Amino acid sequence: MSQTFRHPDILKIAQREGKVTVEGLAEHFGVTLQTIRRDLTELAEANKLERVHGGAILPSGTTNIEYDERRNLNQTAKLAMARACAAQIPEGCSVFLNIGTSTEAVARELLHHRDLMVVTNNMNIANILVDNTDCQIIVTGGALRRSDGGLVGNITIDTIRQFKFDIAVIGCSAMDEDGDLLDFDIQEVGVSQTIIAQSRKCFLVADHSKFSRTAPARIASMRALSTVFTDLPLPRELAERCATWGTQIVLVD
Amino acid sequence: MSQTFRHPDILKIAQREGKVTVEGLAEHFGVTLQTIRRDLTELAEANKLERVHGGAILPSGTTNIEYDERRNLNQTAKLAMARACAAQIPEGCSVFLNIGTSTEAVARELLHHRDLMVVTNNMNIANILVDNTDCQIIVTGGALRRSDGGLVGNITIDTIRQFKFDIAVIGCSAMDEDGDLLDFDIQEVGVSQTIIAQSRKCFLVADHSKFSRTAPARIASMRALSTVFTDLPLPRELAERCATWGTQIVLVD
DNA sequence: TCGATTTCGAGCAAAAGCGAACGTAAACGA
DNA sequence: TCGTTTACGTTCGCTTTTGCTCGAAATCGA
Repeated sequence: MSQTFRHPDILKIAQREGKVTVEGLAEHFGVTLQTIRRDLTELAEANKLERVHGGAILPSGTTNIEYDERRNLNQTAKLAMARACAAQIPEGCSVFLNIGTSTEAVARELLHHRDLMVVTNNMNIANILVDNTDCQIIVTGGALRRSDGGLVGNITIDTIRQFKFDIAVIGCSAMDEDGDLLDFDIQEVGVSQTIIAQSRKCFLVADHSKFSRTAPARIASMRALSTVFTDLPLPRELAERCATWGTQIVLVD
Repeated sequence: MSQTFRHPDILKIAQREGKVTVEGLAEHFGVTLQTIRRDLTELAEANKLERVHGGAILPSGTTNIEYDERRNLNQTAKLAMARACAAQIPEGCSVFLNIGTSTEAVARELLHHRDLMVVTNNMNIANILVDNTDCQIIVTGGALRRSDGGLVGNITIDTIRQFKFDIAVIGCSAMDEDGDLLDFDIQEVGVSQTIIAQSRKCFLVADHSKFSRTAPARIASMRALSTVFTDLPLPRELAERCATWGTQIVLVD
């Protein structure tokens, strides 16, 4: 990783002006456009700047691109799963909605439910359900994770322990053939486990892409779930296990 | 996904004005109408704006009219007070920011502070400071109040008790002549008291309109404050008391 | 309701900007 | 001293952006 003496200067100018142009910087430093382009490419790779045609701007921050993409992934399936899941959430009950794009889709489908008490550790969900005035929203505390608006950490777990939910809606990063729910993020696992422990029923919303993926941390067995909402049939072995455990599978589309 | 210099600027203008016109932007940037149309289309596709004939507006929904009005009230004074307050918050410290439009203004002035740890019970502040990637954000739990994005209740207080802040920034509904801080909302009073108890220094941000108003619930004496940021001199008697207590008054504008 | 006017979006060509490949020169280390 | 590394400049296709034109759609006024 090369560090030229220009990089700090470029960042300083960007902070002051809000943006920098390739041409302007080339003149300022007395080098060619190509050299500046190389600088900007490196700074963009280090997430210090965001590259645009003709120059660069400060990182937008406002939204996380990766997360936005994830939200748009497989959108129709997510919508259908969310609708099916929301249909099984009766009005007037207490619900926990966990971090994740699938659970956010469920939140959108709950916009017209009445008399809910929704607890969530997901800032996006709180923002979505603000529009449903017939629903009490409780936000768990925690450290805000910029990548997805999630609240995580001990504070989160402590808050969740103070409740008992009728229904919890969770997502996961992957499901393995033994029927274990897996996640990429250790921090999130602790939260998910606490959620399951504090709920009478637990719904999993996860599309088929989770079947063929794996992740390092184990949340729980699917035995702990009441219902799984998904968009393609589970692998046969897994489906049989779920049948034994009494875990219902709801297939949409 | 394409990006241009104009996108962040357009969003900023839209946030300030509430709307943008194709023609106005074309003139502002010195490009043709078609180019602006393309920009607006892209921003609308990314859900940053909502397209209308002749221009674009902010995405509908989440706005609370009454609260928006309150936010716009006495805007210049708020900005100046916020700037003065932020100037007294050193980088690298831990700060609590309470509910209120004035504290939100302070949050906006903290967007370029580095290495802060910000704890807040105000969803709006969390949303604002997401853009400062050099700042850890911790959200207290609590029941979400739709009117102002505040988190209140026992959960909030319990979370706050787990911290000790270098600086707390609070607002209030009124200040009476005896030097007491008052609030309309009983729930919020408990939170404010806890905040004061858990902080080494406490800053109050309150414009002159609070002098001539009254409210039913007592938060604390101004003796508990380190500094008051305001826009007009305090009534003489109150100023004298503050001098005795060692409560500094910072007058802006 | 029906035209007149404005605004919109698609298609196309010109211009601006881009990255890759290659060459040169200075700095560096043994 | 020589080979290696690193930074920078130059050239050249390729991509993206932009402005223009034109028919369609939306809005406005009567």
